[in-house]
Amino acid sequence: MDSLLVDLETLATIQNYLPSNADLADMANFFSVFGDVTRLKMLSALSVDELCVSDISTILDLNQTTVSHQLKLLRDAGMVSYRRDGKIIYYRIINKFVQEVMLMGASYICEILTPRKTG
Amino acid sequence: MDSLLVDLETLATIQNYLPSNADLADMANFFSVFGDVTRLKMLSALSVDELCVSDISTILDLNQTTVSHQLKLLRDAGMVSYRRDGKIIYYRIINKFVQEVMLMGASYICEILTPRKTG
DNA sequence: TGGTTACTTTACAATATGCTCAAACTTTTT
DNA sequence: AAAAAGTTTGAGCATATTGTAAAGTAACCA
Repeated sequence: MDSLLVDLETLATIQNYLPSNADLADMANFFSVFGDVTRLKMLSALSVDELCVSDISTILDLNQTTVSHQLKLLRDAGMVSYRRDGKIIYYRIINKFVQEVMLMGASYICEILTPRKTG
Repeated sequence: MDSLLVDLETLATIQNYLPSNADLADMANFFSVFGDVTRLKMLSALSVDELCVSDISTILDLNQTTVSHQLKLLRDAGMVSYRRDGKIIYYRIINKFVQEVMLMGASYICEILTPRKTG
């Protein structure tokens, strides 16, 4: 099976158009954050209000260390920030894209997935 | 460690605000599509023009069965469509969100990730 | 000062999921 | 009938998620 692109220039053009592997890896990492139900839940909850770790743990019914682990991931991805108030650490969303991305996910469900499911 | 939300009503409000598990799973699935470098590359290439399987295989230097597998995934997610022309099957993007999502990923890199990396 | 609380971090195991490729199969062409 | 373009299935490998356990940090309280 050979390549069917008659025009080798087109092939070069397309390859040239592709983002760098580093950028692609960064993008993949960004979207992977939203590719997990637990993290989507956490971001949804944090969209309502800033929350402390134990609150998130309670609301999502998850082990506290699990929440801590995922919060670190969200921090590293630049999605959330935190402030300490005594013993308690409050997390909040700082990435302006989060809301936008989540809304796009919702639109996808409504406009593409649901019509496909209901026929 | 108890929950620190004094207001139990707030807890209920937040839990009530969370999308259903089904919707969260659908959203996670949607974003997972963009959470892989190979698929991002494929979508980038298909953003330029419709392509057949062997073209994608050549352009991305990937095993043809791997491309087929990922194309099935993109099909199931409603991202791409195809048309057969003899032995050759041409794929193209049909989801209007793809371009938008990719651009958002690029914006994230430029506006959040790069500033964090360069200090 | 000492103990408790809230949370982080590290290490590790268990489970699950995902990516890639090879081999077998389908469809179409010649 | 044979070859070419893709699909599908199954297996191997890697990675991710979750939780347990343990040690560590930071702040509060008595």
